[in-house]
Amino acid sequence: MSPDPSAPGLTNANLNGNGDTPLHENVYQEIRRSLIAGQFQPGEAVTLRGLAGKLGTSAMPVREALRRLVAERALDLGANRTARVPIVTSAKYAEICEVRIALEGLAAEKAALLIADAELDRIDGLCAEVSAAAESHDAATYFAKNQEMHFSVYRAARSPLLLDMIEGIWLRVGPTLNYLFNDIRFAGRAAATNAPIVDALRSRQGSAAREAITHDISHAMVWLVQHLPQSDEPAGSSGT
Amino acid sequence: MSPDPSAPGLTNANLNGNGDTPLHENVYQEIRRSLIAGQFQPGEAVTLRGLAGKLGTSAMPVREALRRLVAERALDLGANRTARVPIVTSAKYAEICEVRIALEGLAAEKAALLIADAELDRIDGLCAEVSAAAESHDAATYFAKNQEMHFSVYRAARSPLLLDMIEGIWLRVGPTLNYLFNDIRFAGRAAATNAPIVDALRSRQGSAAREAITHDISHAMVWLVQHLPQSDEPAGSSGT
DNA sequence: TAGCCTGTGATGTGATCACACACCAGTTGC
DNA sequence: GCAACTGGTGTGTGATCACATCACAGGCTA
Repeated sequence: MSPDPSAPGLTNANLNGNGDTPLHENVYQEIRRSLIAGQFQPGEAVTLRGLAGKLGTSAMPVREALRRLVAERALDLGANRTARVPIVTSAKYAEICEVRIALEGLAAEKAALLIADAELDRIDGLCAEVSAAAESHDAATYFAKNQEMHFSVYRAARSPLLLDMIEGIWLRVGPTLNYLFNDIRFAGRAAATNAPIVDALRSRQGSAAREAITHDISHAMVWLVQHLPQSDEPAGSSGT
Repeated sequence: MSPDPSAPGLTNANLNGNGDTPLHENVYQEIRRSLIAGQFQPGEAVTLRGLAGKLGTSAMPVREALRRLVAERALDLGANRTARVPIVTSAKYAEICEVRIALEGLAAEKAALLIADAELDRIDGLCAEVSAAAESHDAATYFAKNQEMHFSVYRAARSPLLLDMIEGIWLRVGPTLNYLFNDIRFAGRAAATNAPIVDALRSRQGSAAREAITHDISHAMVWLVQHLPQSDEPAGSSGT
């Protein structure tokens, strides 16, 4: 059932004891990484002492990391104040896509006017990697490279605030989407929508870039909402 | 120098000991309220033990509240990891307004299609209160009522995510703007841009509502950027 | 056998303590 | 007189403990 048993799963191995960065910062990064990597099941409870035990720290750094993740809506706070991995329903994802189109469309439009040729070349290379991963049905690489490609575009918009907000959105949907990609058969046909984005950027047409991003998001959405739950009850309610 | 000495200033009076809500939640709300009310000077350091002393609690709930506020970017984390009230420069505010136009424009457009008559009437009343506050140069009331009016519109968009993100943006600029309003002479001529918003909503024209919001934000911006600092050095660098 | 009741474990919460580091002023040395 | 050192103070950080609450299992009683 675990999506990818070979993935490194939340141990203190990644908590390199750099003396300069606080422990709770490393704990935060580690949980966030595991979250995006889809190593938590949506709806799963994330407990203080449970994580502290796995990470080999006391509860204190975990408390601060969880508080931060809850504030960023990367985790939900249940009724009994236990943090849970949020369940993104199809309705919520449609709502998210509306906001994504507004923010990422703006970023793409700005990027088209500000992007440098070196950045365009790098994005071209990433597009090729995304396509290759899709061909070979490598879900993890596809997800990672597709994200990297998109954020290379958004970084070119030269707006830290905008980038920050887009990251916040991706962090919310990341756990569910990546878990989904690891769980179901990967279709691997979504890479075709990336080419128009690069074309629009290269020709410095802002409105075309916005439309290409809009189409990319919408196209992925209609496929994804079919595989997302309709209600936010924890999965597996039918059995056991 | 303090913007409004008569305002209630961060004591444990507002920390009502409701047994059901955790203390750190009340602490968070109290700090956030003080922040939006402009009771902290932009650039001011916000220390753990300092707040704990004022609030009459231990450092622990304050730690969690500050961590949450930092995660929401309502506070900045300095180099020595001391939380500071962020300084919104004119450049940053222009960047923020771009995002605000994208998000609040979308919200207004959705609201125009979904808003109920009762909500429109309520917004009409709030508009009148905003105008009255502007006439009487009551900066605090103007700020509060104007915010309430805008969020009544955004709530009508029926999108919790969108509302959440807009709140996040207002929380970032709130401290600086409200402090500014308390500090400088209040112009009181910004209320005229509210009427077109209501007109567009009442006639259910989404694109007109978006344009009205865009104009409202842009109009306020050109006036505000003149009074915002250009660099993010702490104020008072000229003398004592 | 059904219903209640209690014990137990796990959970979040808050306080307190010890520690390392940064900053600042006062002092001492040149 | 000026610079470097040195002490104290304040800062965030992390661990540990005590406590209230909740869920659930197990047994007891009617």
